[in-house]
Amino acid sequence: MDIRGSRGPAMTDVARLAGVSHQTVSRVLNDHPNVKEQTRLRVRAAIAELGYRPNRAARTLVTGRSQLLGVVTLNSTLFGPASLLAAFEQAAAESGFAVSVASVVRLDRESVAAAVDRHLDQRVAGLVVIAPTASAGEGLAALPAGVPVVTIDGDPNRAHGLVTVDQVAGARAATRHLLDAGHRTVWHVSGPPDWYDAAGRIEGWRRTLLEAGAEVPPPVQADWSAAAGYSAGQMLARMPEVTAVFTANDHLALGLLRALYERGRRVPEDVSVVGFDDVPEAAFLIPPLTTVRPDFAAVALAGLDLLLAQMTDSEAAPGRIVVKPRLVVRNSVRT
Amino acid sequence: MDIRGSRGPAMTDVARLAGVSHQTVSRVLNDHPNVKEQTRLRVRAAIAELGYRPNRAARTLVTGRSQLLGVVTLNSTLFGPASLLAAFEQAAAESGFAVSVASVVRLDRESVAAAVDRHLDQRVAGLVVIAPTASAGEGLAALPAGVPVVTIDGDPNRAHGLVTVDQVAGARAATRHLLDAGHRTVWHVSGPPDWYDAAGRIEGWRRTLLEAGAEVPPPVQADWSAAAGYSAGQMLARMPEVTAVFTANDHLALGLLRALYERGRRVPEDVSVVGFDDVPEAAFLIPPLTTVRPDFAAVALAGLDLLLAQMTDSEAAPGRIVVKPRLVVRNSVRT
DNA sequence: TTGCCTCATGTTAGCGATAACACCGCTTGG
DNA sequence: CCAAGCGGTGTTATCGCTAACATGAGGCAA
Repeated sequence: MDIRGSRGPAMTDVARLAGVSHQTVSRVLNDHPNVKEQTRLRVRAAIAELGYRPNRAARTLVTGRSQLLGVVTLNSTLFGPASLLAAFEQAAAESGFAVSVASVVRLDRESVAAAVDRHLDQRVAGLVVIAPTASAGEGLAALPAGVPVVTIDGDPNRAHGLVTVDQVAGARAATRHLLDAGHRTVWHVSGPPDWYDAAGRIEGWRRTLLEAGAEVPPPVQADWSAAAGYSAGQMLARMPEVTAVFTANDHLALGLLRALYERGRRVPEDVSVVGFDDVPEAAFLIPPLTTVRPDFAAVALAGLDLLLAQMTDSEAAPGRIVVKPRLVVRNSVRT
Repeated sequence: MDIRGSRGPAMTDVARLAGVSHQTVSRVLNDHPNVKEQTRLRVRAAIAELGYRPNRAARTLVTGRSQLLGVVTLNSTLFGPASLLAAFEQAAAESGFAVSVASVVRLDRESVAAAVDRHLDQRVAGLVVIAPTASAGEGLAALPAGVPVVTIDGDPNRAHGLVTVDQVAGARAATRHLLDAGHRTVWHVSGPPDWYDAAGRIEGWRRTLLEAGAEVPPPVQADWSAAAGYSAGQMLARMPEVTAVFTANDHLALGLLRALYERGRRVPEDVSVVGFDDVPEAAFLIPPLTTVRPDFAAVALAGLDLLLAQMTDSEAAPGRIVVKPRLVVRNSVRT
């Protein structure tokens, strides 16, 4: 069955079987117009009979471009990055691209640069970097010109090649919602300060308070974990003046909820809470969590579009897309 | 060094600059022994000066094998698969392999076969399939011989090329723990019945009850979601005879906890609950969840080892590794 | 000296595809 | 009636690398 050793059939084998030249096989494979219908059929039959599959390496070698897209992301099960990766892979597959992942344990410049390098070695056709901190963004500095790149969740001030969630708008909606519920002010448990997401959420929260003439309490700095939310909650629960808290993500909210519960502060009767992300569990916390939902699928899709645009037309100034999140109202805010 | 268009330096460019033949450059790159130290240095210098990076496509073409490992997984943010993917990517990168991901929306035979095909097109050097159902496993049936494959979380009865968590042992530990706490029997909220994980957990639970001479209540069938856990909980909360529940994962437990809370059944005073997975949030539920922790990193590492063993020595019968999970005791079981 | 083996290196021939061009037989238009 | 155009196909040259063999300079034993 094997034609040449263990290497599987090549184009010439198909050509021989179909009684044409290998070039004609190539034309059929690439949907070239000038091929007689009958020939096309014969070639297709031969391909099927041999179970032939084109060798991507050979094609990449001669064309200089692969059908591989590289993703650099944080190696974690954090909901945001994981959702983004899943959604992007899905979208890329539908467009006929394979996705190679190079993840990074820390978001420092060297790690990101190394991950990017691994992708360049593979001759990826384009690169998506999920780079939520400034240090991660710096890893892109040494990138050779001409490589299509899209940054997801990167520096919101970047002019091009960026897709991001409008963190500020999301935080505003959350804060606004709490103020509208009658709270005098809103406390904030923030994410790691070097993350753009965290910074944007702080900014949206602060600006909304300022505009409403409300007092701006100091943000409680945390990371993205439930553990940090719990610690923050232990402190906030002791302060009777705290009646509304906006946490930078849902897992922080989860930890916070537990701390409030332990101290006997009821949610939403005594304290209102709003999260961010809308993880699938948010609707089943005690109480169901009002939160802000970013559309990760939309972000991933936009990222792919931007990347493909750069790849087909390298002149095109890559755009900048900001996806607005929306508030999902449940029962963790008093009405 | 453009990825497309202007093609960057090739081996011959390095050779010219170093005043040697391209073959010598190749030797240096592949750490061939017979190269004079001085020459090696000259070549290295030339490589650095030009910023040369070898073209993987060319190498793959001539050697017939890439440095790419393919992973087939469920496209989701489910904790298990996501953790496994992250851990595997990490391990592979440390061994110098790139990882390409082909995810699948449904675990049916066709989808999995298609994902596998996409990887074969890329000439991956090996394949890891995170195939938690029988239907997914069937997608591997048509795999050409000679492709190294490892299945993670697949059919536990497979003799080789399998790495899995000992679901039965985990479930036994959970059930045992509940019985030891004095419960007459233990109810079970199960995962999707076509998942091996779910089946194993049911079996471990059932066998432990039988061995203890306890009554075996009908398992409440669910999926992996908090929503399903909530539904199950609404039913179980109404049944006063239910005092201990083992859920197939932590998200189910989360939903269950909420349902119990709403019905005024206290945990652990009235009802004890044990989950599975030990998601990072488990310690911060109300109350902190006693659960079973599988070591995903160990599973991923073992999978990689098995794969590399197959790749270097195709004769070696690929092994079979079962990783034992451990019980993490918190406060959701009455003492 | 001859012969042969050992380094260190060069030369040549592919790997399997695409690109560019050549070619052949038919229409067409002037 | 002949040049030009076009559709359909084949031929040849690459892409950048590794494998296999070739070469040539020394070293050393007989």
